[in-house]
Amino acid sequence: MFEELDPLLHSQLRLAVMSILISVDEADFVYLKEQTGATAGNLSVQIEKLKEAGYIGVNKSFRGKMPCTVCSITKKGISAFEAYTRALQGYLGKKN
Amino acid sequence: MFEELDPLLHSQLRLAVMSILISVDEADFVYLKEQTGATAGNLSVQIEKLKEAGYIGVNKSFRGKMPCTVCSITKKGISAFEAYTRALQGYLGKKN
DNA sequence: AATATTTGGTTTATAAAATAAACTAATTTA
DNA sequence: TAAATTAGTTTATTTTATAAACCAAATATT
Repeated sequence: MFEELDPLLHSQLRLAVMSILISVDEADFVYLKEQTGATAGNLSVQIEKLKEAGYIGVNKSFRGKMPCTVCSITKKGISAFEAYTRALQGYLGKKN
Repeated sequence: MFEELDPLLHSQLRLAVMSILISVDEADFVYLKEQTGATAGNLSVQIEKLKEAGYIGVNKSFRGKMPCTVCSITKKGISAFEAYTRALQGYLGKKN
């Protein structure tokens, strides 16, 4: 009845990041930080976890001379996100 | 854009408990344990937290001679649950 | 009748998470 | 040239979730 909620996605910040990345081709670190309101340290850690899970790809390069981290969601990430939202319905849809 | 998700509800087990209690007049400990698949210890702790937050009422009595803990959602709990589900939409509904 | 098991929990300990604080290294700006 | 900003990472701290250990009463077993 209550499906297991993927703990990697059941986290406010990681979910916000995935939510952005699913609607956009790619997004850089600064943009993600602005949109989520997270601190850089927290964001850095959570991006790393999503990357480790294979849910996002991370490309670190330089824009001019400043470092630039660009993230994009993977197929695996899309599936996971969709599964998560489906599973969540089981927790929210009781009332009707 | 990304509303804060009430940390008391953004927890798999507590959310499951609230999900049950919002659809039912009351539920006892054993029923909640069966439905959620939680261990007694975990459930006990999370019920206590929901009670402390004023999201549920907890009535401890005896059925015959065995202890019996009955839980029911409060108005505050209903509001919080509804606010939480609304906030979550902001995280899920991006794709379209 | 004594012992083991089950029921309905609570308390305590542990492992995992989220988060912020401190730091780095390069770059502007004053 | 010193101070502040940018774009991060690493490390430390606080919270959390969760399970393990425990307790008291009831029921079943030998």
